[in-house]
Amino acid sequence: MSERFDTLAQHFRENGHKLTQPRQAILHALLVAPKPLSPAEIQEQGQVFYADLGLVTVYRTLELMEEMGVVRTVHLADGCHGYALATPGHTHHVVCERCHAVVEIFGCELGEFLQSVAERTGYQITGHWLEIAGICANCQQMEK
Amino acid sequence: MSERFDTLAQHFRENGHKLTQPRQAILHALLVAPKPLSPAEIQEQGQVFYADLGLVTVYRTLELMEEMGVVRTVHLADGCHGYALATPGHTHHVVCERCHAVVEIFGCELGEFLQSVAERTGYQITGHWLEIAGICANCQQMEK
DNA sequence: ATGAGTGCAAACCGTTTGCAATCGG
DNA sequence: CCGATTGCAAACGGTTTGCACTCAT
Repeated sequence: MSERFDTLAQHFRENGHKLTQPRQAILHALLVAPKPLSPAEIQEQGQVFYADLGLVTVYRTLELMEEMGVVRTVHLADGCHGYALATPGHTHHVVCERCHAVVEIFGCELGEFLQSVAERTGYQITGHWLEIAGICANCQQMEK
Repeated sequence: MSERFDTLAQHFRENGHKLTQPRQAILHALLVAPKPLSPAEIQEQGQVFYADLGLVTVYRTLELMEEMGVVRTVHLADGCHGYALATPGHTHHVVCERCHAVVEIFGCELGEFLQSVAERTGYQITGHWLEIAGICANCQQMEK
């Protein structure tokens, strides 16, 4: 087993969780994955290591791992649900964590950064998508 | 009706779509919304303008509007489904549009930009979240 | 007049929950 | 041993589809 695996396994034990076969399978699946996986994909891949792995267990384990900071959620292009009128041109959003008020940021200072990303990764960049979380002026007042 | 509304209405007609009462209600709802709305919220708000507005119509109209580029989808913190192992530190992703391969970008050159956003908006910035779409080197080859 | 657009009901699919059986420390 | 963990089946909530009726042009 990889060194990475052992570190993750220890994480479980430190937090007082048992390292069962289903959980090991899920860890393995995520370790060898070249991309973010959906729960269903994790089950599928995980069954290579533990044939009886159930989808429910995948959900519960992911929840656990998220709490422990072992997995991160990656937002994919589909399945996210909020709609706002499009504004001409390229904009970004700042969303208030408290009241969900949204401010649009016009102008995008990311060009240079993206250029360097393209060079570093060999990817041809086709788009990007930034969202900023914060607390709006109003809600900052409230907290006092 | 606002000038903005008329522009949007015209968009419908130009694309050969009828501007029905339900659709008008949906436009109104989005126009007055201070934040991105879920389909259910759009229905709720839209019923202020057209009481019989059905949820199914909201879905179908949103799909239509998305094709026309009239609405943008905003990704909210919940409801997005992909998991990857967490990497220590702050990273961003570049996701390939074709094969969904993911490259992580270490280091984040957004500090300065976020600073200026904070000043411009009065928000206290608590986090941000950037995803970059592109075509990976492999898939660029494939296309030839 | 007539096809685009609508609402309803039902199908669908991913996620969550209740529960009895099982496993790991 | 004993509670944490599991899989199953059923419930659940959001989204999509089939269909007959209605409306905008």
